[in-house]
Amino acid sequence: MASLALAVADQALADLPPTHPCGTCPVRDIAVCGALDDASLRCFKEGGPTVAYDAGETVAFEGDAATSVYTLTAGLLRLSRFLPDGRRQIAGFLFPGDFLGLTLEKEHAFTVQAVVPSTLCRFPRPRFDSFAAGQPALERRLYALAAQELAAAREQLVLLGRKTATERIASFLLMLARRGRAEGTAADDIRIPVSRADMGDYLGLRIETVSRELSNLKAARVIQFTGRQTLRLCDRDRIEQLAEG
Amino acid sequence: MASLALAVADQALADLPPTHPCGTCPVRDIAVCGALDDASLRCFKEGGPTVAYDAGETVAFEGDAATSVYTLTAGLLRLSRFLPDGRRQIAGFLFPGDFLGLTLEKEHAFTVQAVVPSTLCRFPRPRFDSFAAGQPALERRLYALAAQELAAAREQLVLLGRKTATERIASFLLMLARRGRAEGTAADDIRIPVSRADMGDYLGLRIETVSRELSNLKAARVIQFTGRQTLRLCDRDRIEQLAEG
DNA sequence: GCGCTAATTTGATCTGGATCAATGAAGCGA
DNA sequence: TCGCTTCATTGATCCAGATCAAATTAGCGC
Repeated sequence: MASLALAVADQALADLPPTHPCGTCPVRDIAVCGALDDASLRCFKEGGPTVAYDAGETVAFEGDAATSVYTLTAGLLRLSRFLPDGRRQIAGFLFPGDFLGLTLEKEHAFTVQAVVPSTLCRFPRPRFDSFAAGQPALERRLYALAAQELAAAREQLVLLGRKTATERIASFLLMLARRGRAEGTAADDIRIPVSRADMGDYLGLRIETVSRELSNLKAARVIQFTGRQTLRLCDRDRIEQLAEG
Repeated sequence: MASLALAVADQALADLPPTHPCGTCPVRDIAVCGALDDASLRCFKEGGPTVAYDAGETVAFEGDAATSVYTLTAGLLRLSRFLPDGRRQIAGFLFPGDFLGLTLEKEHAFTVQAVVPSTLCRFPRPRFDSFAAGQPALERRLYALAAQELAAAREQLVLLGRKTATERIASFLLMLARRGRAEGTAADDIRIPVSRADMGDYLGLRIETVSRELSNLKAARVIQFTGRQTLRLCDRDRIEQLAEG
């Protein structure tokens, strides 16, 4: 399906006049917009401005009215929830091409923040909804995305509910490896795009535990650091074994 | 939105001939099928048999080909994942009216089992998909369901990743109270429809911890048991406070 | 390169919930 | 009604991961 969408999108991209706002969009082929043909896209995009956030800035607070939806065109976002005493759980990360707004609720259920400098393509929600209502392909794509996110969230439930610290770290590294591979990085070279604190709050662990577990994997020669945020999986089999207990 | 759907469905229900297989469906108004009018529904339902499972029986195993989708018409299902050493995480429960098959993947990601005797309305997936492709209202409903399930799963991520045992139990009781209220039970009377073991595997706790926490709440006069599976919330404010830390 | 600040790692200790082990209470078929 | 089995509760102990407390190491502006 991905390759089909890609082919269609490439075609559309080629047809766009250079002044079309989506003509140079880096995620044109993988975002929801990929479901639209040239003419529809032009109509869709009209009036949808691009917005930018620095690392750490907040795109939306939990409880804010969800007046817009977005496609992330560059950078990295995190969805987090804070408990009254400061505990934080990160429910997920959004990568370029991901869609922000897979909900029908009126308010944001999570705080959305930029992990690194990020740019988003914004659409006012009412406009988006009425436009989508006339575009079955877009609606289907939204459903597909929601189903995919649901599957990912349920995987994470297993991790948070039943896996040990070692298993969580191993699972996370494999997830990154999978994502990296999809983007064409060398198979076992991984970039951890977030801080240890974010990693901990995503995996339900404290920062010290994350650090210790990574050190353990290094000592066991299962991974090898090539930088603070980059590492190599030396023993893929072992990691896969560790991830499932 | 719910009340609108209800009104539409009631109308459709009244119009159905008594022999229509959906004419007496107890969840006609709340299930995905509610998105369809009488004629579409007749076409949709044709050939979709009803299947029944006893308590404990498995509807589908993790890894099985997902050849059908279902609407749960009566009973209660659980979605669970098993780790190699027997640890289990329950990712969610399905109540009557819920849809089983919110995924585009070829295989079931979770094992689906009946918690109590249950009946489901089955549709072969290829047939369902091609039918849905011509029914925008149905597709929209599927998206709405997926978005709703996604929100619920993310709430559960917060619970599993960052809440204490007490907070998990309190949150769970409130969830049941909310569901009960939606179904018209007295506001603070709750029925826990699952065993302590299921409760534990849903909340990421051991069965002993579940039992102890319930005993603590009872000792603190926050809840009051009216049966092994039924209880009353004596102090709603306190419980809400406990649920969030 | 220097000095500052923030991020990470490592060490020591503590504790919430797991585990191990009975005991008590329901349901249920004969 | 009696066993028998399953489920739930309660008690004693243990341990994985949290917490508290320094060291190290990176960045980064000047």
